[in-house]
Amino acid sequence: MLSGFVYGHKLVNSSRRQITSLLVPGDIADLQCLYVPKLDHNLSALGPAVVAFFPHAAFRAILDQSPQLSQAFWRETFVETAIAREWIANLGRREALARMAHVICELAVRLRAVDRTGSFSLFIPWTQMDVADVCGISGVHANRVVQELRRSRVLDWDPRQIRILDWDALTEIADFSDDYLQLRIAGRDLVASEVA
Amino acid sequence: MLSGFVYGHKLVNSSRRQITSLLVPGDIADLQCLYVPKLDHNLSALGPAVVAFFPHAAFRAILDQSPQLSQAFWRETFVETAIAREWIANLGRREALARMAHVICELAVRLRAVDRTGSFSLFIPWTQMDVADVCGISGVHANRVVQELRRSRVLDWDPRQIRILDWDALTEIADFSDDYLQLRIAGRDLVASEVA
DNA sequence: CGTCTCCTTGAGTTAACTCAACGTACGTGG
DNA sequence: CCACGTACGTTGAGTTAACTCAAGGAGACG
Repeated sequence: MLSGFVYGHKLVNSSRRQITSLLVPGDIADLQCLYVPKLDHNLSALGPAVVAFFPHAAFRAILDQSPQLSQAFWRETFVETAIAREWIANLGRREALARMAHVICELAVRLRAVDRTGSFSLFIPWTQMDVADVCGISGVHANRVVQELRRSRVLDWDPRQIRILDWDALTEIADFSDDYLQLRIAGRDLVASEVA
Repeated sequence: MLSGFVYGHKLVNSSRRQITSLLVPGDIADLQCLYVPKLDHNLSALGPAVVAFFPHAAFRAILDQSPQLSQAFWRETFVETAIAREWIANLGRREALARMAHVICELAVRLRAVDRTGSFSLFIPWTQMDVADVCGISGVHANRVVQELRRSRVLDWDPRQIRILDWDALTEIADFSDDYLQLRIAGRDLVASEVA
């Protein structure tokens, strides 16, 4: 992923959509297709996105010859799994408001880790229906939750731009901790300076 | 994992538990700890379990020298992630009855793939509270769902033993397909014969 | 015999859902 | 330029799935 946003999703009962992952610039989409034959989810872009493709054969050849590279990509898979686990906890044990707040927190931190801007604004070309399918709630309810977040002055939510007004309150609502994102590498902390 | 059951779980709001993964014999627990410093979830056993431990240094050395082995274990991680994705869809877009049925289906298929017995009985030393924390529902509601499954003659659920009486009905309720488990390797189908 | 854990049941409450309608912005073709 | 369709956001009203609280029953065990 070079720019833009991609999401993974599944259809349940051949009608209800659940978004299972969000990819931000810097992420690697669908590594598993190198070694696992069957696709188990669909990938789509949220608005315009720039994506680089790698030929599988060449990629496999490189990985076979470099344990270091394999390890690096394997690590990428571990982070993906850790995020999935957090989403499971999010969907299973938080109510809608906390759930949505948690998604925003995660995206903010992941984007800050890439941008290094320290900004509290997110430009994501998603609709409230997309957000609903991330959070496992209905579109109507997603709208009400967005309004609740606006009303409590935690954030602004113009159609496509989210401006976080009160990071502490947001993480409080979301019960958010960025531990699972594994952003601290080799003793250095990739995000603390921006978040602080 | 040699025998028994282990589950991964997270605490949300430092009180509510969500189980994020179930490990059956043959699975490999916590591969990520080889390369990722921070633990993001807890592992506990459901009743007695026999687990083999590997020294990290030796393991890493082996993986560095064998791309084939690395690949095999990496593949294990992919399956783990695919299962996590399915759980996300399960928690986000199915109601409690379907959710629990889906968990049963998954466990049945995974255990059949290991046992090769083709049996429709599962002996799992979990309480209804554990099941509730897998499904993201309350203990009381889990009990009512279990009773509903019993009443509709889809399965028997003695405290620790589940006997599936009507596999087709169960998969129908659960909207279950085993595709995501990636059990078909190199053209051979590991489970179809048992399921059929 | 008491205690503990687990299962079960009832009653009242709440979060989230569905259905339906309406406003607004945007693009497109007449 | 205007009429129209479409996609998205918003709101209200009624419904339902799931929750919490509370209590009681069954079995295991020291």
